[in-house]
Amino acid sequence: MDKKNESTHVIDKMTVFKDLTKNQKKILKENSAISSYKKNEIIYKEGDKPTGLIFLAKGKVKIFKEGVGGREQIVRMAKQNGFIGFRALFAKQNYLATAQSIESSEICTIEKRCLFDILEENGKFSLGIIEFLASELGFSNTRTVTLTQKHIRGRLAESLLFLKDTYGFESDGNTLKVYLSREDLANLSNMTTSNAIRTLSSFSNEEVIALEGKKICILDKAALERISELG
Amino acid sequence: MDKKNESTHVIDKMTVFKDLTKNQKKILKENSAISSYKKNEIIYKEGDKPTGLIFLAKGKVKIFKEGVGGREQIVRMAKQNGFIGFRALFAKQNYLATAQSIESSEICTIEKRCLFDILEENGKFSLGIIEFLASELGFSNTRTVTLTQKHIRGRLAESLLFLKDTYGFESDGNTLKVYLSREDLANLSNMTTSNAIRTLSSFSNEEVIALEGKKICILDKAALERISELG
DNA sequence: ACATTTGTATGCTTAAAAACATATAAGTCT
DNA sequence: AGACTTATATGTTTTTAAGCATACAAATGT
Repeated sequence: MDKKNESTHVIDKMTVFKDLTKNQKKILKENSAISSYKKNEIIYKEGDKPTGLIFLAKGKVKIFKEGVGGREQIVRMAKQNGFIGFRALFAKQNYLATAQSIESSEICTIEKRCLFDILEENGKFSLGIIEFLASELGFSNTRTVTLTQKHIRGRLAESLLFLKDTYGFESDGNTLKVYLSREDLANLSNMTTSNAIRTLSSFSNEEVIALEGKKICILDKAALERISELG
Repeated sequence: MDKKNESTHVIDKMTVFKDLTKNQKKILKENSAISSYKKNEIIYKEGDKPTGLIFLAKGKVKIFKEGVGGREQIVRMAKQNGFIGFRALFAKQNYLATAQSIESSEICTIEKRCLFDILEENGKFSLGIIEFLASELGFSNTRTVTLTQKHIRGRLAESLLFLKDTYGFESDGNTLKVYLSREDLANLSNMTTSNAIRTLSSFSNEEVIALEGKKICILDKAALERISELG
């Protein structure tokens, strides 16, 4: 029930909420709660029941599923001002994946019941959610194909480009603004940690990227795109 | 603009449309067109622009994406009374996949504009679509993990169980009510045709299934589930 | 009815990636 | 600071599945 200065509330800044009336926004704000997570904390777990729509006010979060033998597959990466946990909520199911912060994060949870009430009464808002879900589904289908069909180099190159598109660069213009462990990078790209490390090294030797600890600089974007395309 | 006897129209029989008013249903019916496809005909292609929501009144359809080197990956299988082409329509994008009938089929296309109008004015209907899309997204995410992590036998076993869940059995109680080529079965399960044939033979030797041309009988469902689970 | 194409089946070879084994570097914790 | 854990790096072996070749059966066209 956090009710800070209204004009700076996160709900006022988001384009998804643009079709809401003043009153509807007010209701959402009154029924939302803010909480903080340190790096590597679990926000929700596979099997949990959603309590509301979670809005990532600050930080970065990975969403992953446990697969064969506990092997993780990252299915989504959330960034500041993005949603997490919406799928289970809208499908009226329990979570099918786990959300974990990869850096210190702040989330805002909008209470379920009042969100659904507003969805039902505001058609434009619902249509926005429909469009968003359909886009996510397209992304997921495309990803299924690339993760199953591309070879290791192609998958890793694609992941690096994906991270660039999602989080962008630091102010130097070529360092990825996200710091993943080699293991997370592997879990994103459907490969073992060894192969992620090895393939990163290759890219580094080929001067397509530069490595410095967890920092990854993209030196030759065109080359990465070529590698991603060719399987 | 097909307008047959209203009480038997497909829109009256579908549960997704249950929250529509009489008048809304009437509008949809007046703005829908029916067409027929023979086996193996393309209904829409990757890149095409959606003209409406397509409803499969009769038949079976596969939806696939072209991957690396033209290799197909089937991302969905539609059955009688299911929708196809909804994703691109709702995302306001062009199709990301191709839909092709696998037996003679009849489709009913609901004109785009009037569907969106009704979605905007009927909140309950929109919520139904939201729930449907979110479920599909869960299915897609789960499938990504199994297709990338399970081994060939596990993937094929899962596909056979999926086909059983989707299309059910013939009246004998164990013959799958869908007849796919070995190639389609491979494209559904992310493997080469050779490996699909080989693995089907193994299952047949192990008396988990029985084969007779394109007919597949599931003899030991528990065994298939075990194979699907163990990777 | 015949030729031609397409689909199914199986064996063999090769390539890709996982699994395993260490080694070293970097963090974390008293 | 030193012990201990975790992350990164790289070499070697083994497994898995793709690729290729060939044979045969079934469907299709003329």
